[in-house]
Amino acid sequence: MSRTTHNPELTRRALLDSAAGHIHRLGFQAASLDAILTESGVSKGALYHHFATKQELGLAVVDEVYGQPFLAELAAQLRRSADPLTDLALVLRSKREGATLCSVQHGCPLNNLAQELAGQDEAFRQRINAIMQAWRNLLQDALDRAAQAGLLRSGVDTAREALFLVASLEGATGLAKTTRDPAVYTHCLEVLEEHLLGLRVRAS
Amino acid sequence: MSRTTHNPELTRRALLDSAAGHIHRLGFQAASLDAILTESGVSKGALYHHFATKQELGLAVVDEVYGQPFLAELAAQLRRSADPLTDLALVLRSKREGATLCSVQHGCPLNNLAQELAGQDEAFRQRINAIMQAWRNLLQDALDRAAQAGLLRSGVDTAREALFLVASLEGATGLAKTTRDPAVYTHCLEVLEEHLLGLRVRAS
DNA sequence: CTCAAAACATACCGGTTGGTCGGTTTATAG
DNA sequence: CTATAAACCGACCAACCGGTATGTTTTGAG
Repeated sequence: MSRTTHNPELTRRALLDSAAGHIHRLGFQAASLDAILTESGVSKGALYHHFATKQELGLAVVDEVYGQPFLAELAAQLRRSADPLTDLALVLRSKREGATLCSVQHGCPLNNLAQELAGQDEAFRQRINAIMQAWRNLLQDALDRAAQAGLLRSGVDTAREALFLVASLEGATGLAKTTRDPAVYTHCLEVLEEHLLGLRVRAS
Repeated sequence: MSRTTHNPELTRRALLDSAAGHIHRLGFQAASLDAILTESGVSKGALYHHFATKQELGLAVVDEVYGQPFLAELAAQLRRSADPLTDLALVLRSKREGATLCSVQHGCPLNNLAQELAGQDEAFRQRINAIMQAWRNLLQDALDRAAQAGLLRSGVDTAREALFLVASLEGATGLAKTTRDPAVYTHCLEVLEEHLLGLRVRAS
């Protein structure tokens, strides 16, 4: 499998994609560079031409493979509409229905890395934290728009609710991974959806 | 630091305690046996006299250091009382107030291991899952007692709520670890407490 | 006291890891 | 064409890992 494309962008992509898969399945520390190189058909020399260390490769995976695509998709789903609260509920529903066996088995890649490395590697922690911060901000923006449209009960703290949403979502994926049971994920998201819709002004 | 106590229970304890600390800080795979042995002052021969493999040591840590004490304490906090819902809220409050800097930085040891190993090591997954199952059962029992006492709104699914509680708690510790911010943990638990008390029958 | 088994000590091993280094190939500017 | 730097190659390395083999000390039953 000689690939020697001399196309640096392609080589970089192959490395990122292969590394993303290994890291998702095994975690960062257990992911072997040799295994990544074998799978992607890239040589060790090429790897260290593109990335100075394993850590740099991992950080690039976090940003470019895990973070940005995820945030872009979420932002698209929450494009300003007349009813942001329903948009949020739909996001939960799509997550629920899109739960693959693989995603249940291996969990959320960002959450995995956060749990593995947040206590040990400050660079990783900061990158992951920045992505989760952006995530929270997207959710809070939607909640704020709902509040401004008069859709929320009074006294709802949108920042805390956004925080709680992220935490509970990560917790749900984690618990589903532990139980290996997609229904666990589904049930958690259902309760979360009910909680979310409970923020709506009471019809009376 | 020659310890050679020839007291097998003491040696075993020293190993479990030291291993628990290293695993909590670094994760199971990154925890080095040599480091554990140096810290505890136990020799490699003694280690492999008590445990056949590193995995067996880890499983014993999960059961005896992480799992059983935690479940015993929770069971004590939820001893059958007249108002189980308030008991649950008090558990959340004590967790909130007992959040140490270390626990925020390194997270819940069970959750850490679950995220690290659930996808790779079936033995670990089953042990951790059993503990979390017991955890859920304790919570659901309390909710069921509350329901039987007529304290809950109709239509509350106690099993799902118990599941949601565990997931959200783990998610909150995970997010606090990522942000390195105890306030994040506090805020999540506050919202969770409100959610819990929202299950109570409406006064009217 | 005897002696077998439990408890422990330590030198050692093969395998894997992230990372290095000298050399080669290819693209491209001049 | 030539020259230069980017892109890539792959053998090699020291460090570390979990685990083993062999031998020694202690305990406690008979």
